[in-house]
Amino acid sequence: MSTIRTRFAPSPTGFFHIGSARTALFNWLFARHTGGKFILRVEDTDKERNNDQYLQVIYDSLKWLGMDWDEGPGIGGNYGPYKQSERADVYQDYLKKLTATGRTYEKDGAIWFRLEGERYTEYDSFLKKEVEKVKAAPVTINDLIRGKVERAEDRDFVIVRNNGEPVFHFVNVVDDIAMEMTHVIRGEDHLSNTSKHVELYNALGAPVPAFAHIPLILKTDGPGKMSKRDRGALIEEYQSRHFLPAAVRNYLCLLGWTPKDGREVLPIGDIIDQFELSDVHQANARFDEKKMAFINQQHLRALPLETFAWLATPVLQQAGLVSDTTNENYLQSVLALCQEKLPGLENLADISRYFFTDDFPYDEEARAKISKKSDPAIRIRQLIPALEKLQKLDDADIDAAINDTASANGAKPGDYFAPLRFAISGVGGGPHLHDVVRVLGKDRVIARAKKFTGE
RNA sequence: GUCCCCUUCGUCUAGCCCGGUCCAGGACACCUCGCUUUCACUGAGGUAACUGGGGUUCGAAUCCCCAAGGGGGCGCCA
Repeated sequence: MSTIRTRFAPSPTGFFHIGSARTALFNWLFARHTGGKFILRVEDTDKERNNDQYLQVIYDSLKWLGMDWDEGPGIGGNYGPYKQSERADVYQDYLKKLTATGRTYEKDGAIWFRLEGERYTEYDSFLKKEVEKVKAAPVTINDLIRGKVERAEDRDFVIVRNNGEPVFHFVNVVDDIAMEMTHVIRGEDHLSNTSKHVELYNALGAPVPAFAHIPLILKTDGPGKMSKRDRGALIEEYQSRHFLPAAVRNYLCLLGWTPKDGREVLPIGDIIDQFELSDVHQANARFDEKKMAFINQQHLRALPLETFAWLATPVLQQAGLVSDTTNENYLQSVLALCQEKLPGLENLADISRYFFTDDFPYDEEARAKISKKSDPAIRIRQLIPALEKLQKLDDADIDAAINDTASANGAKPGDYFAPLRFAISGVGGGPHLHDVVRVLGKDRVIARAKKFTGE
């Protein structure tokens, strides 16, 4: 059995769309699952958009998402070159082959592919003009996801523009033949065009690869597929928001495919093990940012602390909360507290600010909520003497301080928790209060408590 | 317009191939309650779907047909 060869063939546009990412991902997963090859081929025939910066976006995004290619730019391989802009001679060769079959002709300076079948002229309501049509025999596409799809082309089509540039349908097929692709895995938006491609394979006498048309990713709300303008559509957005690439990749897998073992959050190795093209869904999926964020949080929490710290530290540095002079042990204890409850790294700075500066804001909504029960300033004033007596700062120690103060003032322990948290952190929520007190340290807690009461 | 693809909770989906175990399961989101010793959290619970209509069958989410709805293609874009 010959090796499975799949490819991802993006064109450099300057951004990396989430739909492209998932197409690449499914190709990559299939190759890795089957022990085949994953090839990167750049479709940079559009000269205007062909520059290195745009190419770099593709490479960076693929690498960020952990998709390595076995052949392609920067790697090489036996089927190069891997940029269409460098393959003009290949297209010429194949054009000659095709011309030799008598299936091409020139019209208006362009080269057209001729379908076989009875010809007639008809008004086309889409093109809004009279066009020559052909009663061609339908071709059957054996799609690994959709089964047999039958479709007939009904018009000859251009394969080389009048400026000499070959068009997508032609170069795509030629490259897939020349690079001996066994599986073409791409978005469903290409399904209708596949009949053109099969016509070309047949005319060139080349074996038709297996096709797999994956469902599209639709906008969160509103009609149509995700476009680059939609929120969440671009991979660079997740990079800049400090999403974990493993989480983005994990979520993307869930759009149109479900792991057999029922888990939603799982390591990539397990996904590779379970991935089968035949299990890919047929229906389009709608993008859900909240679910993505959830998956991200799950991955974040599963990280070993050292890894989390390694990722989180630059985020805090960027926010100006941490510098080279920050105490390393202190930073580690703060991060240990934050990790377990952090929604995402993008929230880290906001959530942990009070650990790094005394100049933190007070959340007035939280203040209002706490004040409904009792005046927090009064509670804190009552609590300060007990805080000053703290010794070990362990749970029992802190509980004792609160319990004693409560009974001395005819209140419940619960009356002190929220005020204390608010006084020392300015917010209504966060890590376990005992841990916050312990990490901040007795001196800082007392100083903030006093400041809070206005002393 | 035409051709192709699709159709289970708001969303992602399980189940569908091999009809009965499904008055349809899970997850996200949402809502409620509890922990009245907090919580970005945790625990418990809840609302919520087989697009519609025909057929086949003792029996259909599951098979067939039609309709409707959604998506995509139809370019000398990719």
